Amino acid sequence: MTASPAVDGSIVELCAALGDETRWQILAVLGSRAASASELARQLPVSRQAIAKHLELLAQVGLADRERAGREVRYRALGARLTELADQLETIGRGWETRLSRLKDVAEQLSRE
Amino acid sequence: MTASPAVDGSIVELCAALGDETRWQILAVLGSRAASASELARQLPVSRQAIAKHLELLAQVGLADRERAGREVRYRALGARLTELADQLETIGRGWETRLSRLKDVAEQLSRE
DNA sequence: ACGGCATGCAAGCACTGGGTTGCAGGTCAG
DNA sequence: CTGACCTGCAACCCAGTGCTTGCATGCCGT
Repeated sequence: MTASPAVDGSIVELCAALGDETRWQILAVLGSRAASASELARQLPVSRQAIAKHLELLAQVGLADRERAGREVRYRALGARLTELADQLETIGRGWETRLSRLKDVAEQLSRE
Repeated sequence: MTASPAVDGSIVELCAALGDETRWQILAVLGSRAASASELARQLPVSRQAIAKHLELLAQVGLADRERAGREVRYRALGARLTELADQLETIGRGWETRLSRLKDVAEQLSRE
């Protein structure tokens, strides 16, 4: 059991990484096929360097992984990391709901007596 | 082909909202009990106004809801919105995995023949 | 009515982060 | 070797935003 890290710092970082439009565009591409920074730069409306920074960040938080192929570096989106995050968020969300419903129960009890 | 909303703009906003440490601290409190901005300001190391802005944002993206109680406004964390997001992320994550594994299958097929 | 506490509205400030351009260094094909 | 292409590093710009302080306003209890 997760002791109760409640809000592991990595969740924040991960969410922050996913809180950018451009990065989602990149991930949308990397989700269907691996691609290099230059390759992505051709399809997206931002410079290669900007994309390189995004890829660096995505790799750091585990949403993508790099792989050298000679002179180029290809990236792929990692679904595992995303589903992992999804699990954590769902757990937390359910936690909020149960606690609140419990409060509601208490309120009902009080008003019933 | 974009039939799948894939990346609904709200996902980005939601993730961006969750990409801030302070907002998680706020949500951590609101997940267990409703509280007002002033109340939160006493427990957290930031000013009331800063918290008020965060609450405003959280309410906008649906992660919290406001409720007037006379002179004060109390907020609660909404788990529903979070689990909803979790579902979407999991779906997307699985999508990436299946596509990539399919590519791997193709690669195996090719190398086998 | 009045003092205290809560919210709301600004104005302002410093920092972060997404973006760009420019240049140097590798690597592959001809 | 040479040219074309890709990557990596660095400096820089600029808008967004997280926080603050200050003041005006509004509700509650005594």
